[in-house]
Amino acid sequence: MSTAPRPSRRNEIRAQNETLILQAAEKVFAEAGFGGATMQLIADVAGLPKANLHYYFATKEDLYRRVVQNIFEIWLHAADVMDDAPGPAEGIGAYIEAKMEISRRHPDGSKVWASEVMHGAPVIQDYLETTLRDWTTGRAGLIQRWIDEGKMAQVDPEHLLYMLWATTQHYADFGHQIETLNGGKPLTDTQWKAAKASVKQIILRGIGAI
Amino acid sequence: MSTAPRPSRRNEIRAQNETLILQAAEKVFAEAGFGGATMQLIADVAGLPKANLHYYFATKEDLYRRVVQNIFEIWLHAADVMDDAPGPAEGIGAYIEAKMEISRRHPDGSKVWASEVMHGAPVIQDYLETTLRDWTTGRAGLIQRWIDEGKMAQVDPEHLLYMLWATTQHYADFGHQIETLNGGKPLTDTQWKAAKASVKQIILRGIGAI
DNA sequence: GTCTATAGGGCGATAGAC
DNA sequence: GTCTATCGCCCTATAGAC
Repeated sequence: MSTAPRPSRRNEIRAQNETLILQAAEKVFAEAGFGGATMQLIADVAGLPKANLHYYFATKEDLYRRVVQNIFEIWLHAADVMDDAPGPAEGIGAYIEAKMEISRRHPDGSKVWASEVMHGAPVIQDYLETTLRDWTTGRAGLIQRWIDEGKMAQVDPEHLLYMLWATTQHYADFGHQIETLNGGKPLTDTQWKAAKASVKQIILRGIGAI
Repeated sequence: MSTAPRPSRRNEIRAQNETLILQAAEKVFAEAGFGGATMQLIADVAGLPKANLHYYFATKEDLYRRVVQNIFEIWLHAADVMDDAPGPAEGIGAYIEAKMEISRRHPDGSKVWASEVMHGAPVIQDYLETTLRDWTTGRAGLIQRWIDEGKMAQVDPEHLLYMLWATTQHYADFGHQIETLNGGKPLTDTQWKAAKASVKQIILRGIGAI
């Protein structure tokens, strides 16, 4: 019986520290951008010595890539609610609801993604060309079927998707601006409810789904 | 008669070089973010020695602030078209048209603004609290009057403004993503026309203005 | 697996000749 | 007003003791 950690224990430590570092990194990358973020600050937020970060993630870019992938995965699965819906009112309504909730719960991830795309997607370009393109084609097809079935007005499915992304992510990416215009205070539960209702009302009405 | 430049000539040189530097800076800040941008790269893009930048703009932050102010001014004036309109169909339609055109013509400025706000507006917070807040209150009031006059559906004016900003600026800030989904090619004239039409159709219908 | 110390490189900013 | 050379700082990344 060795006193050294068995592999499973070692893996637990690794998983725990990785999660801790990833959470700190998401926050720091969101607040300072890739170039403005420093490994020292991420280490401080995570409560670890800087050298430990390089033990778990070889380079700053590796760490950054993992943060970007995380939010991407979350968004991809948010669209599952559309697939089983009987029509656009339920499907797109639920998708808006899900995306708004993610903007509320993961604003930092959304900001890191926005920053990455704005700078030309130097790190996740391959995801845009494969996973995101397939995802978009599939969901545009679903919307087109709803149009063909007369369940909503004739709109361009891709531009509708852009509008859904833009409007929902705005509450995360421009959350600071919204907070400032709200008297410097974050939106309350009631205000978030009103925001979701406004977005759903205008878009669902705009596409003739209600 | 001195051979040295007279004050007016000197001012011309200053104005020319400032414009040259500001254009280069907008491009570099948009592509790399504030932290990722370097004075050396901005100088290279402008075709000037790095030291000259510091002659015209004392610090990197001074230069950055001017770039952010530029796009802000452009956006503020884009809303003039709303004020003289007889109703929401014309007013908000024209505002969407103007904002979409700015996204097309000044995508870099839009990205720099987005980045600044995402990082908590460290440099232009005072503008958000004064100029933007007043602007927003005024336009929300105009929209509320249209609602009271029965010219459009009852929607929350502020959330409508957020949707207008989000949707139009998305075509600049996420232009790279849109281009990738468009087969790696920028939107053509025809595609931009379709984008504008889609946005106007869904929003104007969504607020009951058409 | 953890941490201190430091190497090595690039940055913003400036001095000073022209 | 322009430009070269350089200073001083802070960054990422790593070596090596524990």
